[in-house]
Amino acid sequence: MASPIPIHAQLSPRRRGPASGPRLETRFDRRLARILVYATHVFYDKGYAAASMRDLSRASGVSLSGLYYYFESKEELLYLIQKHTFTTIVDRLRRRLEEVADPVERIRLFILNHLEYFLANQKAMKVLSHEDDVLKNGFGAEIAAIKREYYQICMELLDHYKQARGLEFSSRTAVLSLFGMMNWIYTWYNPRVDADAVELAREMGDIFLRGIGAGSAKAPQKKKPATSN
Amino acid sequence: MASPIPIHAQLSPRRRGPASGPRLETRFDRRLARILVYATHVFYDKGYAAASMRDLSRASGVSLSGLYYYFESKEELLYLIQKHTFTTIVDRLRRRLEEVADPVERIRLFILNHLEYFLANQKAMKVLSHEDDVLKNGFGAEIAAIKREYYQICMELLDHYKQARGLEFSSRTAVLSLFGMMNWIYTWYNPRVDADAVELAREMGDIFLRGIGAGSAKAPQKKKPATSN
DNA sequence: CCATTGTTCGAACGTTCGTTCAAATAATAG
DNA sequence: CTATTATTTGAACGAACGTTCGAACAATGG
Repeated sequence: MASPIPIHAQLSPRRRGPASGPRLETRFDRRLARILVYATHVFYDKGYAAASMRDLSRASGVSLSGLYYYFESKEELLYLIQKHTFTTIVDRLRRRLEEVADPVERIRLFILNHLEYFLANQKAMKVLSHEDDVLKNGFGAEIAAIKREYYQICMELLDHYKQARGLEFSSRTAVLSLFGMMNWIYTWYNPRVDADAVELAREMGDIFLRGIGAGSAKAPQKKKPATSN
Repeated sequence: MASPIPIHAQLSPRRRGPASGPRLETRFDRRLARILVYATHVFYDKGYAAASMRDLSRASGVSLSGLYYYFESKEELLYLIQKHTFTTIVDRLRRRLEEVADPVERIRLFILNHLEYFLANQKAMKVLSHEDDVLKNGFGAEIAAIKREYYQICMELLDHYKQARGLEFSSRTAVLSLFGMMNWIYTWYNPRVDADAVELAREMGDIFLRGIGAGSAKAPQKKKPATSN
């Protein structure tokens, strides 16, 4: 229980991760990935804290001690899930944003990308959203950094939009409201009742873009001269 | 019909709750209420599953076994917190809604009531929002019923507004988006940085009402329509 | 004073937790 | 084949968990 925080060094028998090796994806990696899928299901169902390694052992068919051949602790397990999920969604977003220039369309793309991935990987996204601040120290810092990056992208999209339209509103409240709308989905979404990602992205995009689209509200309120944010 | 749901009968030494008695608020009730406050803090910090009765014992200064004089299980503890929090917010809302008739103002009042209570009781509201589906059977059913009631009120407010303005949009998506905006707050709100409840309610009210205010957005938009304001 | 009732507590119960480890098995190379 | 490495496991560890229980303490009324 006392490590100098190299995350997961070569403490395990042999090479870990897709480093230098004969194959790009080793048997080890494939097996680990499979376990991570089961772990995602278990954490989704019971929550990280209430889920036990024995639950995962039962679900995955791997013996309790056998699991520890693939990772060093339950906490690293959560970290691996969150890291993979979050980096995937950010990478996808970056790639798709390269092909769109219009500020409005870029925001709509952000929403669409988020919801598409959210609904296609609902369990992983709940584990990411719900177990937000359970990781500590190194693990927690790394996930927090990705989160900040993702938030920053959205903030920039919004600021460009504001600038292009000469609007004034609190970007922080707007961005966080948007995240709230989108991330809350895991508490209510039912594929039998609710629309798919494209339709949902359109609806939420409408609400959000229209919501921030015009000037300040009808009633005379505080005057905010120039400084935004 | 499952069970008559007596929740917690008179299994405890003597009378429980503010039933018939010499005083309206017994010493027992006051002491229990104090423990519930500590429990709220503990659940807020560590999450329900990860928080232990020993944590609560330490925080409250009551011995581990002494706690069980006031409730029968950890689960009932969470139930008591959630029940009190939820019924209070609904009761307050009902009372305030009686004094407002205008459909728009009623929606704004709903948002304000929610945010005021949310920020004034942030820890309890996180425990309510975050530990959403951990209560089982009788306890879970009772909280779920209040939740449905609260949701229903919001839905009716929105439907009246739709009818009054002749609008068309998915009430379900709209209501759940609004809840998402509001409930997500517990993940980011910082009283040193963010505005107070009144201001926040105005901002979110603007986004939401404007967002649903115009006609349905079926037409693909390239340019912003020339609506003034 | 005693008797009664309401309240608190230390100590322990049985269970489950995350994790370890030496030994056993499967796969691979020489 | 044998030797080496990669993978899997049963059994067990100490710690922590929620909960129980009988004794002790405090308050009150006779």
